[in-house]
Amino acid sequence: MKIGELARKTGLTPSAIRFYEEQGLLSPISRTAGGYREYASNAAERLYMIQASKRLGFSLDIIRGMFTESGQCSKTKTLALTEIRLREIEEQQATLAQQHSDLLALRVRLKDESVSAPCRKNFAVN
Amino acid sequence: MKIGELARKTGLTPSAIRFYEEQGLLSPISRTAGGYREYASNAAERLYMIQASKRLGFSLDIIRGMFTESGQCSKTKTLALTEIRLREIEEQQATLAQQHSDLLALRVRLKDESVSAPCRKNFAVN
DNA sequence: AATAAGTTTCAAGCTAACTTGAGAGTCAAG
DNA sequence: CTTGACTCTCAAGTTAGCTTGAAACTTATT
Repeated sequence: MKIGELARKTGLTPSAIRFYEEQGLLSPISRTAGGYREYASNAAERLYMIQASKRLGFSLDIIRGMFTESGQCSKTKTLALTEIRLREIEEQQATLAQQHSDLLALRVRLKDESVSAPCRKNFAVN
Repeated sequence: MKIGELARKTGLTPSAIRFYEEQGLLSPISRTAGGYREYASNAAERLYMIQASKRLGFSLDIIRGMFTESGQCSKTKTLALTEIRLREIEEQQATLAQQHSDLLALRVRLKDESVSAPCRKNFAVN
């Protein structure tokens, strides 16, 4: 399977696939005489897993860390990275919740007609 | 007040202040004979408001939109941008909540000793 | 003056995940 | 053997919010 077909199967572009290769996320199984990349049939599965990981918020650097040196996806490594990602999400959730409540308060102050103070004064939340 | 003093007062660096100027967020009131920026005493307040806005998740581009052409912070514009930011946060919260629950499910599958399936299979969440 | 500290402008670098473009080579079909 | 569709590599561009560095100039103090 050449890169174009793999791209069609996975919904990625050929350049994205080449980029992943450069990042150490997957390699073609060989090259044709003319230098074209040849992919094994399981390459698409690998790309699906990468796409799923991205949807979970993992960066390519982190995704690379899910594989062993032999190129297999490691349950142990993945589990550890999953824990880290869970904590990261919880931090972001806390930040967003704080911003949300501060914005609600700001909105109230801005809407308050009686307050003719300069706009910037309304930001004195923090 | 010169840039160094303003930087000390606000906790920003001189280069950040120059960058904000380039982005149209604040201007020095004048220049000295030698070309040094001179800031009005309320410049610090403007920078505090910018910093507070950033903590609320507003980008510099958006913050610029809070000011009128005359350079005053507009309640109306700010209110409108606040609404938009609130919706944006809610979207991000939904994304994070989804990722969090998918990761919890993934963790369960990875921990399940009985599943000896290849690691990638566990990602078939989506 | 001389010196040190502060300031000026301009260009380039940083991260992330690719995309775009140039110029050239390959492959399959007719 | 020619055309058209693919593919190759390599370099540079994209966004955001600055930082870093170079080379030169200003200001205040001694």
